[in-house]
Amino acid sequence: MTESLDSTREAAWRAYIEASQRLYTQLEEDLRVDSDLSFPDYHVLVLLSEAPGQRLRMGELASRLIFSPSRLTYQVSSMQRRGLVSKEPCPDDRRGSEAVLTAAGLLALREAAPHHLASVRTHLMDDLDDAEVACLTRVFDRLGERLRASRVSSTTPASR
Amino acid sequence: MTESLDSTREAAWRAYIEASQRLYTQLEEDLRVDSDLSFPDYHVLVLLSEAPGQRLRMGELASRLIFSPSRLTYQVSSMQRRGLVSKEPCPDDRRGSEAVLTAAGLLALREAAPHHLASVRTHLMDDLDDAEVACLTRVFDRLGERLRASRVSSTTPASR
DNA sequence: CAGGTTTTGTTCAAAGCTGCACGATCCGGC
DNA sequence: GCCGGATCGTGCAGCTTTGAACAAAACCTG
Repeated sequence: MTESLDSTREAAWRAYIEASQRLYTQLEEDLRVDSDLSFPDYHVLVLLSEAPGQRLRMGELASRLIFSPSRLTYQVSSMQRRGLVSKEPCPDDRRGSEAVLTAAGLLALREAAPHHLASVRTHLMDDLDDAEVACLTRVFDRLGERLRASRVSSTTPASR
Repeated sequence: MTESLDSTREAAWRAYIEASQRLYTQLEEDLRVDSDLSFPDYHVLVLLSEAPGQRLRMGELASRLIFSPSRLTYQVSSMQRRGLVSKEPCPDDRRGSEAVLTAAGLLALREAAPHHLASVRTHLMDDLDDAEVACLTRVFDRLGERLRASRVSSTTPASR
């Protein structure tokens, strides 16, 4: 039976899936310990802080976060309750609304970022040499690009 | 401000976090489409199928899955309802119980595995050359090992 | 510009998950 | 043996996530 995946690739797959799970868990725990933010919270803050006007349309934000629309609605309302973001109607499309970073949100991000980045360094990056970093970048850039493309084309029934 | 993470490492981190998120989403969707199993379901089946007697103590299973105890309880009951596993009291420790793979569970795994592995291949592995596979294995093996160690030592207050 | 179609975001119910408190058992010293 | 503390798994309340259904606005086409 062609069960795919030769043994070296299977080993790679297993190592990857376990370690990435653990890494995610660890980073989220670190984040929560020293910032009262969840990983999604943090990610939203980063994206908004980098956006022009520190605001993004819900849809745009959702697709960058890889969140379902309903999940984003929930996420943003939750952050809104805590004062990290606010929501404003979109001027040029009355259906839409945009999430806007508040001063408190920016502050929370500024406080959290150093700890979070340190956490990424100590758990992951410090242990990698430059060649490994380059390899990861190459591999995951390609992967991301490919997955982004395949999802779009499956949503858009233009291909058939 | 020493915000850690030089720019090449930051790029690596961003590529990694986005692509791994997308990959996970895609694999889970594929799995659900052609097997009616979630990723956790599948993982449980794999671990049980490889265990001696196709059974594992709840705690052992939880730690391999990186699940909280209560999550595992929930997960296993759900799979039990669907007939994929059963639960038996542990012979030599009356507190414990073990999850046991059922015939239906094994069958479900046998049916799902080829599709899932194909999915892993097409989305990830087929695009990697041998050097990249070797690099991933090395990196994530080390990472997993390190994280496994750090979690144990933080649980065990022996270090201080 | 009327009609149908698409896009945008929300809502709701059901399922999943977390953290904590708990009952049961086991283990170590006395 | 017996008490105190550790370990094992479950139960529960509350939060998060999903998927489908939906209302509102925009778009498109004749």
